[in-house]
Order: sequence, then C-alpha cells, then structure tokens
Amino acid sequence: VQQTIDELGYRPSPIARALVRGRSRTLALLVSDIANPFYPQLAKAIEREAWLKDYVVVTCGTDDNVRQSRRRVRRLVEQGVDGLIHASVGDDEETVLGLVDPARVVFTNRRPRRSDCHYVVSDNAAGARALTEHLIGSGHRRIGFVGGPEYASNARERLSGFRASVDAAPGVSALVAEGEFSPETGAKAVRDWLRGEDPPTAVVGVNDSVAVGVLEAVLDAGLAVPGDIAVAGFDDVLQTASSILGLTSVSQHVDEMGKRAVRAMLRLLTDPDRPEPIQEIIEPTLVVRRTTAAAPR
Amino acid sequence: VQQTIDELGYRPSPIARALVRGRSRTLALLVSDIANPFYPQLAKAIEREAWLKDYVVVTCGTDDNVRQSRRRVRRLVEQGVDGLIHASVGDDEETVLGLVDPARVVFTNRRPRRSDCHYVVSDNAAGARALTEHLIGSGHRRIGFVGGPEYASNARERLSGFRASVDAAPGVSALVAEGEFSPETGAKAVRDWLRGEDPPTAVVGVNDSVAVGVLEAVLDAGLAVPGDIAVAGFDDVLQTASSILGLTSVSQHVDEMGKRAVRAMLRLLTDPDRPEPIQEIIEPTLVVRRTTAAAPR
DNA sequence: GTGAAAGCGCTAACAT
DNA sequence: ATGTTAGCGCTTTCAC
Repeated sequence: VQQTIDELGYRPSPIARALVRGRSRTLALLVSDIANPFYPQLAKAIEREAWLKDYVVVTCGTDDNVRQSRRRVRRLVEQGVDGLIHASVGDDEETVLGLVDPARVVFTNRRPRRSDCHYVVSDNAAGARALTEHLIGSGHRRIGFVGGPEYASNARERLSGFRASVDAAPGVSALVAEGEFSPETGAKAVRDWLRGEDPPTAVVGVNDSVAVGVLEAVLDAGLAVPGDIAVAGFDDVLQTASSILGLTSVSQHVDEMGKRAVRAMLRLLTDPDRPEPIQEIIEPTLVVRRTTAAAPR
Repeated sequence: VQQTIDELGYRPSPIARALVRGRSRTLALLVSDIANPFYPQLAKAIEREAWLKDYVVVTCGTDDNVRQSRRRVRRLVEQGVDGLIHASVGDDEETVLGLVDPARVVFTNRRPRRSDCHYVVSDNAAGARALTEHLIGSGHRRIGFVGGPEYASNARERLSGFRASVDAAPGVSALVAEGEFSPETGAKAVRDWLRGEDPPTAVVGVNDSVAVGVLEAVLDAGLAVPGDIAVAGFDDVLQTASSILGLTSVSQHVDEMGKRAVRAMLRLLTDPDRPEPIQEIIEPTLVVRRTTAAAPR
C-alpha cells in the first residue's frame, strides 16, 4: 500500500486539512521592523525551531503602528494561523488581544501589561543594572542614558534598571534622553549633552542602534572612546560590526528567546486550556568590549 | 444586506477560498540566511509591496543547502503558496525548478542559469567594474578581491567585473581569494596577503560582511585605512554601521529590487501564460566613503 | 475492524 | 438576474 502511495507521489494537501481541522501548522511572527538587526536574529531562531516541528512562519513588520498591526493581525487570523508570536514593541497589546484568542499569543521581547498572558522575555532591568554597575565600577560618576520611546516596555525596563543602579550608588548622577530606536536619537542626545554644563563620561544606548549613533557623535566631537567617554549598547546584535567597533553591550540571548517562544507556543497549541500562563524570563549577559575598557582619566 | 453582513461580523475564510480556487494569496521568499544583513532589507521591501497587494509572505532560510532548500520548497508548494521569490544563492536552481512551475518563480539577487526564467537582478559585473575603476583611478596598482563561494552567481559576476577592469588597466595586478560570505573569509585573505611578497594597497570584499573582516584584519595588522590599504565592500547594507565605519560599497538598491520582484510575481500570477520571461536588470550605484578616500602614499 | 457518508466554507457552473 | 447544486481534498463519524 505504502509502495503505491510513494509511486504515485501522493502528498496530502495542507489546505484541505487546514479547512477541516482548523489547524494550518502556520505561526505568525510580529516584529517592529525586520530591517532592525535585532529582529532578523530572532526571526531566524524562531523559524528554525518552528520548521523543526514542521510549522511554517509568516513574519510581519508593524512599524510599531497600531493601525498597521491591526490590519496584519486581522488578516493573519483569517488566514488561519494557529498562533501569534508577538515580538514588536508598539502600543498594540489591547488591539491584538481583542483580535486573537490570548491563549494563542506568546509575547516575546516585550512584556505584556496584562498579567495572564504568555511570554518569554529577558530581564531587561537586570541587564541594565549589570551594565550600569560595570560603568560605575570603572569609575564613572556621571552617566548618560539614551532611552527609547515611552510605549516600549523593554525600553522602560532598561531605563528603570539604569536608574536603580545610579540611585544606589552615592555620588553618581544620571542624564536621561528619550527618542526612537535609531542612531539619530543617540547622536542628538550626545551633541546636546556635550554642549551642556556637565557632560557624562559614559553613555548607555537603549539598544545597539542608538549606541552606534552615540559612538558616532562622540568621535565626531573629536573625543576618544573610551578615554574621554565610554559607550555601551544593548542587545549585542551588531555581529561582525560589533567586533570591529568593540561595542560593549548586553546580550539578550536572542536565539534562546526565539527557541523558547516557539516551544511555549507549541505547548499552548497542544493543550489549549492549561490552567496558568507560561511566563519565562531569561537572564541577559553583559559583554564587555573596548568601548568601556578603561576608567576615565 | 451589507448592513447585516457587517453586523454579524462576517469575514470570508481564505482557507476555504484557497481550497476551491487554488489560490492562497501567499508568496514564499527563499533567502540564504535571514541574519545576513542583506536579506532583511530585501525581505522588508518584498513584504511591504506584497501586503500592499494583499499578499502574505512566508520567508525561509535555506542556508544555501540544497537538501534544506528542497524540503522548504516542497512544503511551501503543498501549503499552496502562489509563487516563489528565490533570493537565496545556493546551487539549488534545478532542484527548485523541478518542484515548482517555473512560471511561478521569480529569481532575484541571483541570476538563474536557465535562460527562460523570470528574474530581477542587479548588474553585479557593472557594479564591480565601477568600484574597481574607482580604485584604479585613485592610484592603486595592486588590488585584492576576496570572493564568495563558487556556486553563487552574484559572487561570480562581481569577480568577473573586477577581473575585467583590472585586465583593462595596464600595470594593475590582482590578487584573488575565495571563501564563504563571512568576515572570517575576508580576515583570513588579508592576513595571507600581508605575509606574502607583494601585498595589495586596496582590497575589495565580495560583500559588506567580507569587507568588515578585511577591515578588521587590516587594522589589527597596525595598518591605516585608507592610508596603507583601502577597503571596499558590496551591497551597502551596513546601515548605521556603514556611516561610522565609512565603508565604501556598491548599493544594489535592494528596496527597488524587492519591489520589482514582487511586481513581476504578481504580473505572472495575473496572466500565467505570457509569451516571454520577465527579466529585469537594475544598475547598482557606487557609494564612496572614507575607506577608499585617498590614493596610497 | 474496514468502508461509506457527511461536511469544513467557499466558488463556479448550472438551472430556473 | 437570482437561486440551487456540486465539489475542492481532506477528516471524522457512523454504520456495517
């Protein structure tokens, strides 16, 4: 029997199967912007793990725009995706949860406000504390933090970790700026601070993109890194560029995060009415490189 | 009537529709490695254009591995994707064309061997010539080229463009190395050349990743860029990092490429039995930055 | 245990 | 023009 099946090259049709079973073996991944170096790495990890379990994944960029997010999600749900991994960072939590059964959503990279949701995130505050303490330990007493947009939970957590460490260290003061997750934000903040009274001797970017902007502005000002100003980022996703730039950063272990997000999703799909939410927190790791190598003067 | 439709919140099911019509409004995108900075930018452009036309896109990494490519494509075809945009660069042309109707495949980034296929690619040879002539014009007489794997058509074209320009310029000689599309390949080639008799005064990487490795090895050797050795890449996809690195590169206009690949695909799907293949070539643009700023000594 | 029948939600071809 | 019916390829249930 099996012989004849092979000979005729028969292959069951996933579409027909999906229609009757209500399961398509398709997962959706929502990201803010695929071109932002953090997300491709996450997407890769997710795709790899999903394919291992024979799931196909559709990746969509939301541009952190609620309208766009809604359109995408609505379409994906109709399309019959089995679950949604929500890794973008826009202010669309309510919108999305209104469109798709929360039991089929795993948040990652961002932590949901609602407490009964599933998520796999890293401990951003702890990462920021480790980084800040490293700077304080290197002798810095005036440290700048260039944050992200207010709506991004990961940016808020990093800022609060930074604040906690600064407040706990006597004699250390902080400068804080906010903006988009872009190099321009980092560069602008640094230029402002350098024009001011008491510029920082170390600057933390809320992610690596911001940190690159910081780096650029510091070097443009004719200052040495880390001699005059130390610089650090967050995410550690610059890959090849980070070795040459020597940028100190905090690794979120994206691969692990992606893998665990998929596994969480599959557990949810296997038994949909589990009593309590899956909520995992991954400890980030500080990666010290040249841009924070030495103490100031 | 329409009122009642809205009131009941009725939405047609794409799955059922797909089953009966044989069209799913889903496109597949094959890339070599999503984490390689070139592909996310392409994927973003493709996704944007596809969504505008209400198509969903599934992106898959092949790791340039024929087996994996076959598995992915087979699954995607069963899944009922309407078309395949093939942007990965592995040696899987025959395999893929055996699995899916060539009239539903658009090659991009890579140029197919078969002449009757649809493609949207950039003129890699012309880009390499422009870059090489720029270096020769800057006074370089000994130029290294760190190439990619033999199976990659884009790498072969870039190399042949390089060769053509070198051969056309009297007194200019070339050094050529081959390897993977990775910084390590670039770094290794440079270290080898620097140990040799007559090292180059300029080195071209087959893409930006390789060029970053080149840059790293040159700086590690204590040499100045571009003072001692000029460095250039290809693709111009380092974004934020390229401004700070100041890496000269050749832009392939990825956004345009992606957009046109999708449009080609949709034209194919609209009228499947068009007489002749869609074959578009985009002219790349040389972007000169600091790493090739001045002539040697 | 094996085999026939109903139906998933839609579209296209048909008959009225 | 409108209404009806068959059937896409599968799974699941029900009868045998």
